Amino acid sequence: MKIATYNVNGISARLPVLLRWLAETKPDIACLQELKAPQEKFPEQEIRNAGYEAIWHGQKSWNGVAILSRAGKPEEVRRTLPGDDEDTHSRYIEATVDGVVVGCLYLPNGNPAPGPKFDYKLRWFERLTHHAASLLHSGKPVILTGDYNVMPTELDVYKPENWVDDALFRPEVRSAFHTLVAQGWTDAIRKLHPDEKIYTFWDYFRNAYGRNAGLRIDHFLLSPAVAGRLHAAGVDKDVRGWEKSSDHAPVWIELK
DNA sequence: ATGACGCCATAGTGGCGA
Repeated sequence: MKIATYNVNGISARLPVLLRWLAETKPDIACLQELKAPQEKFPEQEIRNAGYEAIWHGQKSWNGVAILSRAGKPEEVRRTLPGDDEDTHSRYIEATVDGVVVGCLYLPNGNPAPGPKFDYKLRWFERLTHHAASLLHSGKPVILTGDYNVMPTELDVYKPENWVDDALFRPEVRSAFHTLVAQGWTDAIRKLHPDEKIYTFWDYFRNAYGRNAGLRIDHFLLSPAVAGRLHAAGVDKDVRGWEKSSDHAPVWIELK
């Protein structure tokens, strides 16, 4: 079973690239972030024609997450992260697919830091960590994947010294990620590729992709029941070089 | 510091997000 995550940065603008990527790589499950479209503007028919059933949580202008599946419609568990009824951002959706619980998330960017947006990021991280603990406690096979907006270590940044004060790399955020993983999750990419420079995002600015000035911020966290089935993991880096690409590349894992 | 995108408002550019 192949599961992928892709921050599309606008599903309307990205639809041709998204459909081509789905056709070429055929993930069984695809988690999407940054739809940047209201609920009714999700291209359900085009996705269906591509062979996928989907659930999604849209929002006008910003955020928005979706789970696509080729093996029957994802069975929705929740479409908000618990812990704050006032939170209006569409940043989390969770479903059961093929016996696996899949949480698709778009963690806040948090810039500028410090400030209210950074505070929101840290609060969101705490809520995620709390929810993740209950998922682990369930003993079910769980995959938490998406855009975490965190580079976990210096290996995950093309030039770490430039990023130490950024909301994606500040000590509080790296610490929050570490605390989450330490609950018992497996960072799939790092499990299989512990020493490689692997990036999932390249800025649109200054030819970042051409210079490989990238960041690893899209992650797969696997519960113990899934981690034992991990067979392969990688990044569809070439997709980032396509015309009208997102600033992220798709990331994927294969389970036995 | 700059900048590239996609989004929206009320438009024919500018602001925001990241």
